[in-house]
Amino acid sequence: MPELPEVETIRRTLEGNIIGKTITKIEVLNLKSFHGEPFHAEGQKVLKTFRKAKMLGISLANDLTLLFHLKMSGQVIYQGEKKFVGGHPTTDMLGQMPNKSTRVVFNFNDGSVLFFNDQRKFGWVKLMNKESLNSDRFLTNLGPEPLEEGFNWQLLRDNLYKHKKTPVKVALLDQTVVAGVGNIYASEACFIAGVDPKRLIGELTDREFIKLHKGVVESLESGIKYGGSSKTHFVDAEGRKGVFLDFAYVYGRDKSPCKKCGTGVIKIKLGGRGTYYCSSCQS
DNA sequence: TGCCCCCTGCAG
DNA sequence: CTGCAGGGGGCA
Repeated sequence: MPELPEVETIRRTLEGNIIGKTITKIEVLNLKSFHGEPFHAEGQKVLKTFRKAKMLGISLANDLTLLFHLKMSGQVIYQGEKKFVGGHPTTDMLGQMPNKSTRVVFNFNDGSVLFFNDQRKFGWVKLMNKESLNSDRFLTNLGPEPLEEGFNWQLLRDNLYKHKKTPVKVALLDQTVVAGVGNIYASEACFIAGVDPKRLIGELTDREFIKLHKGVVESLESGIKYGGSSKTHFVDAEGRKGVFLDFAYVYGRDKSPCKKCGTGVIKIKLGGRGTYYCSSCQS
């Protein structure tokens, strides 16, 4: 489900709710959803939260980190004890928790609870120490954070060049090229750049890489601004849906008119994934 | 680089 | 019923 903007939205709505609280008990409802020994995190205070690519991290006082990857259908939902009395938005919108999709439950010392839900069971929570954070191959090979200093068009171009014969939209999904871009924002970035998603990296000009860089940054920033994309599962840590898809140029808009020129948006398959674009605005 | 796979559920 | 879904690992 979540790409960079969705995970960042979760992080922002979660942090203030759990910082300084102590994890009293972790209940693992689905074994494959939690890697590590829960008791190493129990009794530990939450120091901070962070996001890396599409992952959410919760740093604990004993130097361990709870690292979440939500994959396609993961949710991280906080339910505060006080708000629960008299109706909590989470409960109102999502029904009683835990539910059928709840895989891990984190209980805090003040009676509040954090649920890790994941319908498809692709996601995971890993209890990592410093060493494992610095040796995990996926983590150490991630590309640059697109919303941080240092991400410029030349870097994007140079990283994309390892996929010269790959369609640009497919190449953008490689997390070692740029971290955090997923299927929704890859289509959006190509639209903003005016580049046909089928174009091969090797044929793009510098002028197009400049526009592509702009597309990546703008689409992700817009995603955060609108609280993420709630096509099916996504909600923030307090149970609210995001409205980015109402503002998306092409994703999910096949057969609807292009917001810029009115031409019908087209849906094709690239690298096995649904891909949306405007054949008039993108070439 | 291009499948197939990990799962569950929903739309067509 | 088949196909499809915000991801990514493993295999040739």
